[in-house]
Amino acid sequence: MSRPESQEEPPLVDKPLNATAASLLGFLHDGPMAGWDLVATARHRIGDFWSLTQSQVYRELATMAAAGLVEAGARGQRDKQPFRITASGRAAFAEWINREPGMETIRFPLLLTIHFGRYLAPERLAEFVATHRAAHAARLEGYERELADWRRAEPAAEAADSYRRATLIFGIEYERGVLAWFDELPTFGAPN
Amino acid sequence: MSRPESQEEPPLVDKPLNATAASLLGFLHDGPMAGWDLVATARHRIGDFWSLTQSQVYRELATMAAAGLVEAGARGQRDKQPFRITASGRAAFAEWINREPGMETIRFPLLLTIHFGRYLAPERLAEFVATHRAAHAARLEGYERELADWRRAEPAAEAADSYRRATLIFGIEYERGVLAWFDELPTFGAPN
DNA sequence: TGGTACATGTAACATGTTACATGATTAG
DNA sequence: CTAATCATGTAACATGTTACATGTACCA
Repeated sequence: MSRPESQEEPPLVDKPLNATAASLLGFLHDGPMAGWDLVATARHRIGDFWSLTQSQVYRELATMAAAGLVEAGARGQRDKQPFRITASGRAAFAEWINREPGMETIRFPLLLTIHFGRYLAPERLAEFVATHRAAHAARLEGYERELADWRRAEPAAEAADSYRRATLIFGIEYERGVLAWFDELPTFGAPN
Repeated sequence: MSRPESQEEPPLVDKPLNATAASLLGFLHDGPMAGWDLVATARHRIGDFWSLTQSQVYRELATMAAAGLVEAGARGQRDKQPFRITASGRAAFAEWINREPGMETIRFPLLLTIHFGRYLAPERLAEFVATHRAAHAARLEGYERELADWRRAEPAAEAADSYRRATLIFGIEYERGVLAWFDELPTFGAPN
């Protein structure tokens, strides 16, 4: 039984977008942008629940340009190179956003430290916990301020962009949950 | 104090452990275990806030064995190969757990989908939201049942292992926060 | 005797991180 | 003029994912 041998390279089979690339395409719906600006935009708009690095952005842009999902425009000031989304870029994005999103992944080093807390001096653990609690309290404050500012500055826009608002409120509820947890924590290593 | 056995590899520049490797060492404090069992243990004990794959575990074990942090024992049933933590493994673990843990990273695909929700049919988005809400409700239930079971079965152990309990309660508070958020979500795409 | 769970491992690739190299432009 | 910031990009490596290949033991 001979199997037909395909000696041809699979020619850039349109394998599904990853979420990072898809997000860049999402931002490019609003008009051409350069890598630098995409980094800033992404950090600001989705950075709280989808981290990315500058390096990744340039890599994804290069890959997407090779796949024809974006097109580079003429370089401008400071060699800035704008990318424009193409028709097939829009199609790929549409395909991506229609797919069921996967479950979130959380990687929480402090919880590992606590899990193995019996191997750590209680005071040191308490120190870590205090630092992290403060960081989370600060984040919550930041989110709440953002929401308040938004309401004050653009009472119309707030109702309008319910999508963005929803992600901000996620941040708020998340941080509240985390703080509730901090406040329930026992004093580790203490007799009880 | 006796020094560890002489024939050690010249240490491949002890660069700090990653959290996954450190966790494996953490589990090995309780006695030798094989890769298979480490996967199961890790999934069960830290899997909710620190994901890892079977493949990674074998890779980390091989790396750590080469670095002298663990030692393979004789193969047993079904070729099972137990690993034992060495003195320098304990030292590396101790060094790791004394380092300030980094902030958590969250990658939440559903939030991306919502952020770009204006490019998606409202019914489809509603579908995604409903699916995810159900998954989170189920998780919360699971955690709460776990806590209850634990209390019922081992009322002493529950107070004793405050470390493990703390991570379970994190899961509960997290899921409560997420559910609170789901319940605040507007109906996207609806006139308001 | 065959299917299933156990157990180890590799290959290939995708994604993420850190560090650096290079140049353009602006501000003081 | 000089430092800071803007902007692009690469190199090297670390980590994470998926798929597969191999073999062992149990149990129906």
